[in-house]
Amino acid sequence: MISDTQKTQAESTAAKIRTLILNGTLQPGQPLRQEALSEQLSVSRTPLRHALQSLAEEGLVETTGYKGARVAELDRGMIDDLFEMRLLLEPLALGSAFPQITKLDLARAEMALDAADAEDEPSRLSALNWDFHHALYRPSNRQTLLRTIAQLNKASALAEVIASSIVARPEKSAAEHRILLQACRDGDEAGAIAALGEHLRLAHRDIRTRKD
Amino acid sequence: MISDTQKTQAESTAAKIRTLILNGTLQPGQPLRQEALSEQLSVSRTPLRHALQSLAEEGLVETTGYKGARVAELDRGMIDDLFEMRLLLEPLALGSAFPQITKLDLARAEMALDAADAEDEPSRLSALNWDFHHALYRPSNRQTLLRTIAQLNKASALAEVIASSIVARPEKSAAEHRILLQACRDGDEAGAIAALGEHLRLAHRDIRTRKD
DNA sequence: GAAATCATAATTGTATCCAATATTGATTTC
DNA sequence: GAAATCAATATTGGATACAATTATGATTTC
Repeated sequence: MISDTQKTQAESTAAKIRTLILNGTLQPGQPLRQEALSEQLSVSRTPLRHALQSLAEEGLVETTGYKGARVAELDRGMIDDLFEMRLLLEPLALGSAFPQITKLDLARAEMALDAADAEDEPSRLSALNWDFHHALYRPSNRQTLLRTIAQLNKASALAEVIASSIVARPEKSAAEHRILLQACRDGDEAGAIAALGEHLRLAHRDIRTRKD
Repeated sequence: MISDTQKTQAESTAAKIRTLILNGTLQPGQPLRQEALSEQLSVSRTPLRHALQSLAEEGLVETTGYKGARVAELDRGMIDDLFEMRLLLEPLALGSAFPQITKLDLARAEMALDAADAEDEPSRLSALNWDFHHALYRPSNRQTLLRTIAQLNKASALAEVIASSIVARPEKSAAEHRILLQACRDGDEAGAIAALGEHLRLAHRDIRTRKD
């Protein structure tokens, strides 16, 4: 095998469970019984447990010793925290990346946006959303910063999915993304950072509104 | 049992390994063979694997599928990222907490400082260091923010431990902590936040200098 | 009838065994 | 002699069996 990180069953089942959560098949607060899930996903309990641990440290699942795991319930405070942190960290990443963004990066970002326009499965939309942001941050080459930002994005993915059920929210999000992308194309760093901040603030506001 | 989170072997072995890493028994880059470690810590490989996964998502261990885990090597970029993030997030936490900090919180913080003065085992010093910071941030009641800050602190713990071998660094750190604590006592929010920022900047500079 | 107690079942965590992958070292081939 | 090939070993990931813990429900006690 050539790849330097062989994909393991634990990882792929984590991905599957993430999809089930984001698509609403597994609802917030719902208990995740290991035997039932392992049967449903046709894996043993061993990789399943590793998957649950991953999701727990991702924030999508809450687990307590000997009592089991359940889908995380996101409250107002969690959403506020996630978006306030993203609002501090993501502009930093974009700024660091900006001088090194290539046409290829921009192409990748645009590809994600185009795909997102045609997609409506929540989990895939969520992945494409991250692809877009990631394409713009990655040229910063700041791995540790990106790791934290990735975590925050995964954790807020559930909130964003719920938000996407808000009327016209996906369209607004797409428009904000296009503005950000155009600013990057124009070499307008300040404009890009401002657009990113605006995008995060608007998303936060809509999600917060929805949850009262 | 009354406690709502029964401690599991995976967690306690994770703590043990963390100590071994922070105390330098396990050096950065060193491979962590499961069988050897499980034998040394007298647990089976099952909880050991969970512990390694935890440490990996904490950032103290790097793991690659089927190839095994090794103690993380921290490069310059990682340290810069960790401290820049902390410099953005921790003042936010302190500011949110400030109006709600009680005398009890201050007492807890001081207790950690006093204990740290008499301690010289790296892993315990690291824990006390976190206790101090955590005591001041916790009244914010912003769990998600605190979780991320905790992660960043755990990840930079290794760097700080190495830094503590710098001559006079622990004394400087203690002094900076005292200034911060005093500002909190005086109800001087701006001063406290400034002191915290200064503390993080100085720690970052010393660590960076040490690593060239 | 409500609370406490205890046995039973359901569920998670751990140990052990097996399979899949990677690493090593000898052998071959040019 | 160096690179490629392949067998043998070491090491990790996964499946199953067992132990520890928690949840459930009947029984008792007041």
